[in-house]
Amino acid sequence: MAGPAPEAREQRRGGNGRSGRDPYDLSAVLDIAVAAFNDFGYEATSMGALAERLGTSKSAVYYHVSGKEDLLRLALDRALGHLEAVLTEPEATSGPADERLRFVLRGAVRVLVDDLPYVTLLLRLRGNTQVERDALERRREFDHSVATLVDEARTAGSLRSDVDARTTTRLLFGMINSIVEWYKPGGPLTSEQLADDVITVAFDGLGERSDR
Amino acid sequence: MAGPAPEAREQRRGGNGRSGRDPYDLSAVLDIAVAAFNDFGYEATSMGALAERLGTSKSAVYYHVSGKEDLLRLALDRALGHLEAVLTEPEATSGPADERLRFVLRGAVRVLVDDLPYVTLLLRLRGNTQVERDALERRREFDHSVATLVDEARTAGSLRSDVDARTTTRLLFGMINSIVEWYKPGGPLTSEQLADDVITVAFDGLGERSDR
DNA sequence: TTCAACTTACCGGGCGTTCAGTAACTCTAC
DNA sequence: GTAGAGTTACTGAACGCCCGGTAAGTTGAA
Repeated sequence: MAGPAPEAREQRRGGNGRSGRDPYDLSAVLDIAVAAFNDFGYEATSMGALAERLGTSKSAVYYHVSGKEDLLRLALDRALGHLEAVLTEPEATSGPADERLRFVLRGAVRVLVDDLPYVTLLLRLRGNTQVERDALERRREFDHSVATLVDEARTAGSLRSDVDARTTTRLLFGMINSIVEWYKPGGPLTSEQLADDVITVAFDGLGERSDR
Repeated sequence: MAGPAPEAREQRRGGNGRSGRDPYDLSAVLDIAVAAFNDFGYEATSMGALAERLGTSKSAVYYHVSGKEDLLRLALDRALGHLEAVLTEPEATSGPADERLRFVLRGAVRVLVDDLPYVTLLLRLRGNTQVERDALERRREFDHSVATLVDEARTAGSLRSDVDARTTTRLLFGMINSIVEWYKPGGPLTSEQLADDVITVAFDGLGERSDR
């Protein structure tokens, strides 16, 4: 058998002001768990494999979290919390509908990039357990808020109305959410540039235009 | 224990000209397996649960297929085969680049809708096994062919060039692939109308335009 | 000495898979 | 027309493995 692969030992806290040996921090465990869930899928990631990635034993993981589903819940809560926060910012609640929509889309791209693994996990849920179903419900509520913005922008004449509003919203989310499948932080494309591109393509399309 | 739920018994073959009993058709087994894989996720779908959906026993399933992974392989092969077929049609190989691109995008939407569960399964792969990795490789090749078309259309001046070509292609695929997450066949939106909407939004964008 | 942070050893259960046996049916010989 | 051989399509009971989770003992810093 190969020796242990303590990839994450470097992520342990230094002095944490408490007693005991150099301990794991919960957020370090969570980061690595979420990465593993994304690599293999939540169901396909065993607690044993997860412990191996952490360079510890299964039981050590159980010292920090109450179970596998608890890890999932913590991760999803973070992703959803940050997404929902975008909707409560002032730029999302006042001003012309199309400007609010642009702000929220930019905000969604920002959260998606900043919390990439967490949002990735959220977007891949199937709804097998109650934890997953609760998260899916919160996600639906977020989507609904954005759909309302799209509707308002259409009514205000800022968006084309020859394509159904539901279809519009869904294609828009499809485009944005797909980012988790390919965006690599640290590459040549910054998150600001990415947000610009998303807004440009979404509003003006891919076609070459005679005007502007 | 509750009685059997023979949902799929109706899908058995009638007289098959051969000896033996009234059998299951392999494609009926596959249809139900793919539906279950999409509902729960491939890993989370046990052969027992699958057999229950079929109204049979686990071991009966093993009479038809060599294993769980075999079901996955058959399903992915179907989805990929139909997608790849789009690229070999005459309209995809000759004519102006932007028209070929539009044809392929329409074709992709058509396959996606016609083989919805099969393509859904394909798009959710994680690459845990060799079967999955092989399918992902074939999918990457398909994506690459479309990316080449996008490049040609840009060079020909039919597509905007202020957004990076890779980003363009990825956002385009993100939009199209998201269809599997929400499209319900038999609803008010036909697949023809959906393809029209996708082409419209992709090329002209969501914004209201002064021209046309 | 105390207590956080583990480790080793283990449990019940469900998983994918196998296999011997058998029911249901057709085909052929007479 | 029917015996019986042959084929197909299963059934039911396991198998070994690995899963998520736990109990109890150990380590090392304060």
